[in-house]
This record gives sequence, structure tokens and C-alpha cells, in this order.
Amino acid sequence: MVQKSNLNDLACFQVYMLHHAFGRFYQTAFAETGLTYAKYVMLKALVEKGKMSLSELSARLGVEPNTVSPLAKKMAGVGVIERVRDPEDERRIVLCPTEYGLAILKAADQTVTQNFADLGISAEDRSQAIALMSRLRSAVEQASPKRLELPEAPSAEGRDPPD
Amino acid sequence: MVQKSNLNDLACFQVYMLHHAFGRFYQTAFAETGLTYAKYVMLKALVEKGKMSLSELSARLGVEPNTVSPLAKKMAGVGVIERVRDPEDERRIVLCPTEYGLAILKAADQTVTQNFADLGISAEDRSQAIALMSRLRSAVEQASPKRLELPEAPSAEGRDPPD
DNA sequence: CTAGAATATTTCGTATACGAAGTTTCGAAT
DNA sequence: ATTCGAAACTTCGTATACGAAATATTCTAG
Repeated sequence: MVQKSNLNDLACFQVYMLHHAFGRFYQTAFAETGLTYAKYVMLKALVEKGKMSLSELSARLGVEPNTVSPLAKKMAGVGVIERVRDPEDERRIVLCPTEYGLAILKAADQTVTQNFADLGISAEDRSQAIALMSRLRSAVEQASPKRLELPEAPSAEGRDPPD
Repeated sequence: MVQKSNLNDLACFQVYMLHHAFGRFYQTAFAETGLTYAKYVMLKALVEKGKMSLSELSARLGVEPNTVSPLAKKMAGVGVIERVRDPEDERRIVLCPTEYGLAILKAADQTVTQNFADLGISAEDRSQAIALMSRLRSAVEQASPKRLELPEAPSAEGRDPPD
């Protein structure tokens, strides 16, 4: 018989739920500051590295460049980062934090660290979780997924009118 | 001195990256089938429980009802689930999978299980990761985050013209 | 029985994400 | 030098997410 998988036993589902829980959490924590979680990690990555091109940053964050592009513009628009063409290679956009960005990150880091500490997760559990997720991510990024093939639809048009 | 936190050492960041890695992975796996990851978990939750109201489903998935609402309509529109008002309580929308939905889920489950197996993560690591993420999620959901307060912006209007 | 609170869902506006396709710039091979 | 392909970024259309506010239905005091 076919292996019966429960929703709770799917690693991807736990990741899905945890991601959204964190999202709501930081949305509340950052509230009306204008900072969002996505912008926070962008800023943090930039400060750690000093300066990065848009594609380097997107690679660092594990998202596509076309996701980072508009965010970088917004952040530059409010003076959190600087955003200039690379004179060496006019195709590239170079991003680096401003003084204001550094100040923001400093405050945000404190809040994030404090908030995580309040969760009451032990240091061992935390690093264990991080290590496992990191390995899992590598595996997922490497793999080329087997494609799903679906049974044909039961023709039937005209279901529920949209209520 | 203030505890220096690296981006890689933030659990939330690993979750963030892993979530997007899974997202791209399943987007490829489900490709042109019309199924998406969000719809897959919705369907799976419904099949496991048999039938659920919209808010029960949203609670089960750890997302807000207003996220589930339009997805449920779309799924009903293509005949994967049934979507009716509860006669007992006309406020509620009851969702349950159709035969077609069951067939789809069966195929999708096989692909998902197979794909995960191909990642080469041991069963122990997998359940360890799941347990840790589950605990972490409970903690995050319980907690009320400390609010961030930001230093004031450096006035400066008129930055980068939009290029 | 009725006013008003509580509950369930939807709608609205906004913020990330993605893939695909388009533009510009650079590099390489003739 | 010219052309052609690669690389970097942007734009476009679509799919989830969220909180806040609107709507509809049920429940609860009084």
C-alpha cells in the first residue's frame, strides 16, 4: 500500500506555517515603522557585506533578482541604502547601506534578537534547527523535481455561481 | 557589547530561504497542472479532515481566512472541492473535496513524497526538523512581539531619480 | 422580542514572490 | 570594427499573504 503522509509530517508544510507565523510576528513588531521583514533582511545582508550588486544580494537572500529590484528602489527612495550604477560595468547596480540604514538596522537587530530570546528556545535547539534547515535548503536547491501529472478533469462546466 | 547576530544565525532567515526554495521547487513540480503549493495543502487538509469550514481550514493551515477565501472559490470553480453554505449556520462556508479532488491529491501526494525522498534527508533528521519547527511555531504564535522604534529619518527629500 | 455584541466571510489596498520576456551593456570571435 | 551571445537588470502578469474594514448572520441581554 502507498505510504500515507500526514500534512503535519511534511517538512515543507511546517516550513510553510512557520514562515507565515514569523511573517505576522515581524509585521507586528515592525508595525508602522515602514520597515518590513524583507527589507530588514536585505539591509542586514548589505551591512554584513558592505556593498553588493543586486544579483549578489538576491543570491545571498535566496530570492530572484526581480524580487529584490523594486525593493531596492524603495529603500533607496527613503534613504536607507544607496543605489548606483557600477562605473566599471554599467549593467550592474551597486547597493550599500547609508548611515541612516546602519542606524535603522542597529535598532531592528536589537528588537529581533530580543524577540527571539523571548521565545524561550534553547541555544542548542536553535542551532540544531538552523543546521537542519540549512541542509534541507541545499538539498531542495540542488534537486530537480519530478513533475506531477494529473488525471484529466471531469469536463463539467458551470459549477457554483460565484455566490 | 551588543550581541552580534549574523544573518545565517537567525532562525527566521533560514525559514525564509527554505520557504522560498520549496516554493520554487513545487512551482516547478506542479508546473502547468494548475495546482499550486497553497492549493495542494488546502486540498490535503480537507481530505484528511473530510470537511471543514473556511475558518477551520485557515486555522489548520496557519494562515488568515481572507487568504483562504479566494483560493477556495477558485478550487470550487475547477471542481476540486465543493463549497456550500452551512444550512445550520448561514454564516459558514463548508468545504469538502470532490472525487476529482481526491484523485488529484492522490497523484500529487505521490509526487511530493517521491520528491522529498529524493532529497536524501534521513528519516531522523526529517522528524527532528519537523519537531523543532513545530515547537518554534508554537512559540512564535504565542508570543507578542516587542515593537521596534526607529531613529528619525534624515529629512532629505529628493534622492535618486527613479533611473 | 429587539438592540447590539459576537462570529464568519468577503472585499480592499498593499507587499512580497515567481517566471517569462524585454532592454541595455559587455565580451568574444571573427 | 561588427555581430552575436551572455549577463544584469527591469517590466509585466499572476499568485499568495496580510490587516483593516464592510457585510451578513447568529446570539444574548434585557
